[in-house]
Amino acid sequence: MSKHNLLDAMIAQAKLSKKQTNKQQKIVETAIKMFAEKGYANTSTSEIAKAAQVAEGTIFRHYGTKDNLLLSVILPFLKESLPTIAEEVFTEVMSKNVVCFEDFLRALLKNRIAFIKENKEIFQIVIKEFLYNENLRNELLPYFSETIGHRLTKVIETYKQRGELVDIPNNIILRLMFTFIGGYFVSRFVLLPEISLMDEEAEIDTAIHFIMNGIKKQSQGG
Amino acid sequence: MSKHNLLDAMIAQAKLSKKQTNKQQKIVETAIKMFAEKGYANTSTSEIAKAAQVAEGTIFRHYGTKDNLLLSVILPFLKESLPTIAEEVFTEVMSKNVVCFEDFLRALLKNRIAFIKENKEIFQIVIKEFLYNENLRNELLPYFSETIGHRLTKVIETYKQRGELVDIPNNIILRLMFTFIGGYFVSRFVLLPEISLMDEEAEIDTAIHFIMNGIKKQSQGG
Amino acid sequence: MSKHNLLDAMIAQAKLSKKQTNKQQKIVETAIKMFAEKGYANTSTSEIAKAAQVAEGTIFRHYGTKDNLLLSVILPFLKESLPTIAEEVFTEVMSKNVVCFEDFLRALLKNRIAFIKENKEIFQIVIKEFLYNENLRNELLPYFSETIGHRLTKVIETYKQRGELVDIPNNIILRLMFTFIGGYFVSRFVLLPEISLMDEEAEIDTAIHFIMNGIKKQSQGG
Amino acid sequence: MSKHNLLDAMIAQAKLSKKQTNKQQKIVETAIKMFAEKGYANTSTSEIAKAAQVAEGTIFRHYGTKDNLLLSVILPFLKESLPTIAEEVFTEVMSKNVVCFEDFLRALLKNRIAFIKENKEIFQIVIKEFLYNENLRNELLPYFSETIGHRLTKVIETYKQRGELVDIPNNIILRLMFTFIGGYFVSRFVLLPEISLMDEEAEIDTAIHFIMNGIKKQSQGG
DNA sequence: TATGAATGAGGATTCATTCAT
DNA sequence: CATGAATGAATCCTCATTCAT
Repeated sequence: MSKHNLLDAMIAQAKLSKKQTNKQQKIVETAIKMFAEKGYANTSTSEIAKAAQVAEGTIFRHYGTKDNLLLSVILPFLKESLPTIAEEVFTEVMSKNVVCFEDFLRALLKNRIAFIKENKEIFQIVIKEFLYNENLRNELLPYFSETIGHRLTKVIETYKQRGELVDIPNNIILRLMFTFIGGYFVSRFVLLPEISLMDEEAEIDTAIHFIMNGIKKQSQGG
Repeated sequence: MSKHNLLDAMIAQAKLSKKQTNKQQKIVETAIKMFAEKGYANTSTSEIAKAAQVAEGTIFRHYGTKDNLLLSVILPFLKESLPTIAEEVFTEVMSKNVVCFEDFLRALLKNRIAFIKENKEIFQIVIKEFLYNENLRNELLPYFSETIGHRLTKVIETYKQRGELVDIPNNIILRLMFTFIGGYFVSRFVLLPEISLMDEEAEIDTAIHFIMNGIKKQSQGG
Repeated sequence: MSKHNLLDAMIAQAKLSKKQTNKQQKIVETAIKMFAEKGYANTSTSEIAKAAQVAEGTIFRHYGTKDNLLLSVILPFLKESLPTIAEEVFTEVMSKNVVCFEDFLRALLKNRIAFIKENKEIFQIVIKEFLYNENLRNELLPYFSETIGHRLTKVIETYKQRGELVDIPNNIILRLMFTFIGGYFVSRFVLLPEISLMDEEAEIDTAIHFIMNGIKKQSQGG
Repeated sequence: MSKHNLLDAMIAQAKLSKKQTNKQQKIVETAIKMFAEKGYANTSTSEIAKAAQVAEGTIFRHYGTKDNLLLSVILPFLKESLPTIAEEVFTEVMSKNVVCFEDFLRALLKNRIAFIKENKEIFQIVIKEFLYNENLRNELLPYFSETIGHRLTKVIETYKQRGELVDIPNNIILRLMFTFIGGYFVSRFVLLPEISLMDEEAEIDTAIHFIMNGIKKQSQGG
C-alpha cells in the first residue's frame, strides 16, 4: 500500500477508470477471482497474467504495481460501500415502508446482502486483506466509522427517542450491531460460503429477532 | 500446510516439545510477534532470524520448514482451545455458581477472554491465517464444531429445557452466539486491540445482555 | 527428473524449441560445457548464469527448473540417438556397400563416432548422468533396448543366417557388442578424450577386427 | 578431493585405520551404501548420520571432511585393487594350472569378479565417482596403467611369444581387453546389477570366447 | 569419545518490475 | 496498446563444518 490517502486514491481511480480495455477487464476479473481465492500475498502477477491470457507486462502497463491492481479491485467496491452508503443506501432503505426499527434493519440487511452477493469475491478480498494488511486497515477504519457510523447513529437516535430501543449509549448499540452483523456477513460470505441452514428470508428474520430480542425466552405476558 | 492431519501434527508436536533451546524460544517468540503483526505470508524467515538474533539456518534446523514453524506457534494454542475445551473449560465454568444461562455465559466469556489475553498475538495469528489460509481453515473448522459445538449444544439444551432460552433449534442458537462472540473477540483483540469503550466487567455485561435480550426496549411490565 | 515419461518430455521439448533467444542459446551452451566438465550435481545455476553472462532468473524464466535445463540439453541429443537411429542411421548405413557384417559394423561405427564427435560434451553429460542418476537410467534403458536393440538384432540375425556370425543367441551377441562398443565410446570420449594411440581409421579397423576375431592368433591355415 | 597425492592418502589412511570404533564402522558402512545408491554429491552428511544412528559431529570428528570420508571408503578398496594386484592377484592367478592365455584370463576374471562381488557397492562408488569427479579420475588413472597395466603387459608379452596371441602391439591388446572387461564389469555390477542372462560360469566362458575369438564364425576346417 | 546445537555461505526458485520491440 | 524477454533482489531451504558440553 503505497498510496496513503484512500480518498485521493479513489479520486485518481475514478479518473482512470474511464476507458477500460478488454484486456484490462480480463485482468481485473481474474485478479478478483484469484485474490479472493488465495489472498493477495499468495497470488503472483504471472499467475494472473497467465489466467487472464495476457502478457505480464500488460498488467504493469495499466496498473503500475501489484499494490495498485489490488486498489483498482477494491476501490470501486469501497466507493459503493462507504461514502455513498450515507446517501444512496439510506435513502433507498428509508423510502420503503419503514415504520419501526425492525423494518429498518430488515431493509438495510436485505440491501447490503444483495450488494455483497453481487460482489462476493471482492468482499472476501476486502475482509481478508483488511485483517492481513495493516495499512489497509488503518486507512479503511476511519471511513467506516465516519460514514456508516454517523448515519446509523442518527437512525438509532431516532428510534431510541421513539422508545423502541434499549436505553444505552448509541455508540454501544452501534458496536453491538456491527459486531453481530459484521460477524454474520463474514461467516456467511467468507468462512462458510456454501453452507446455509435455512432460506434467506428466514435467516434474516432470525438475525433480526436475535438483534432485537436476544435468545432469552420472553416472559409469557410480555 | 503440508501436515494434513491436525491431530497428528498436535501429537507430533507434543513429542517434539521436550527440550527447547534458548534459541528456539527466541525464534518462536519472535515469529509470534512478527506473524501477528504482518501475517505469515508477509514475514520472511530471514527477518525472523535477524530479529531473533539467530542464524537463518537455525530456524530450519529446529522447524524444518516455515510452515512447520507456523504450526509450532499455533498448535500449542489450539491444543488448549479445542479438544480440551470440552473438558477443562467446561468443568471449570460449571464448577462456579452457575445457576442460570447468563451465569454460564459470563463464566465462559471471562475464562476465554483471560485465555486470549494471555495469548493475544497467537490469537491474532490464528484468526488472520484462518481467513487467509484455506488449508488451515479446512483443518480447523471440523475440530471447532465437533468439540466446542457439541459441548455448547448440550449446555444450550439443558437451559432450554429449563425454559430459559428461546424455542428455536439448538444449532441456530449456537450459530447466533458464535457469530456474536466470535465477532466480539475478533473486533476486540484483532481489529481494535487498543480501543475499549468501557471497563471489561461492564463490557462483558453489555455483551451478555445483548445476547440474552437484544437491543429492543423491554416492555415495562415485562 | 520430474518428467517421468521421456517420450512426453521429448514431444514437449520439440514444441518448445521454436524460437530460441540469444540468451537461451548462451545458457544452453554454457550449461553443456559445465555439466560435461563438472557434472550436473556439481554445477550451480548461479555459476551457469555468471558464465553465460545472464541473470540467474533468466535461466528459470526459460527452463523452469535446473532439471529441466538438463533435459533441454540432453533430449535433442537423445532424439537423434534413440528413436530415429532405428530409421535414419540404419538406412544410411545400409545404403553403403554393405556386403558383409564387417562392412556393416564399419559403417555403423563411423556414423556414430561422427555423431558423438559433433556432440562430445553432451555425450559426456549423458554418460555421466546415466551412471549417476538412477531415474534417468531407468528412463533411458528401455528406449535403448527397444529401439537400437531391436534393429541390431535383426541385422545380426540376417548375417547369422548367412553364416557369418558365431552360433550363439542373438541377445548374447548383442550384449557382447554393446559392451565393447559402449566401453570403447566411453573410454574414447569420456575417460581419455585427449589420448589416441593411432589414427581413427586404424583404430576403427582394430576395433572391428577385435569384435570379429578376438585376440587369438588365427591358425595359419585358417 | 583435497588430498592430491593418492599414495600419501593411502599411507595416511593405513595408519588411521588401526582402531576403528563401532561408530566409525557404522558410519563407513552406511556411507558406502548411500554413496553407492545415490552418488557422493547427492548424499548429505546429515543423511548418513541419521541412517548410521550417529551424531553428525561424530562423522567430522573421525573423518574431518566429507571428502575424506569418501576417501576412507574408497582407499581400502583401491589398495587391494591397484598396487597389490601386481603381486597377490597375479601370484594367485599364476599359481593355478595356467597353461594357456585362456586359462590365465579365466583365472583373472574369476578372481576379480569374486573381489568385486564382495565389494559391489564400493565398486559402484568408484566407477560413478571416477566418471563424475575429475580430480579422482586424474589421480587414479596413472596408478591403473602403472600397476595393472605393467603386469598385464608382461603376461601378454609372454603368451604372445608363445604364439597364442595376435600380432599387434601389446598396449593395443591391453586396451582392447580393458575396454571389454571394464565394460563388462560396469554393465554387470553397476548398470544392470540384477539382470543375468546365464549362470556365471557360462557368462565367463562367453566373455573369454569373445575376447579370444570375436563373433565371427570360424571356418570349419580351422 | 560423542554429541547435537549453531552457523552462514550457497542452492534452487519466485516474483514484481522494466524495457525494447 | 501490448508483448514477453530480462532482471536481480529476495525467498525458503540445504549443507558441510565448528564448537561448547
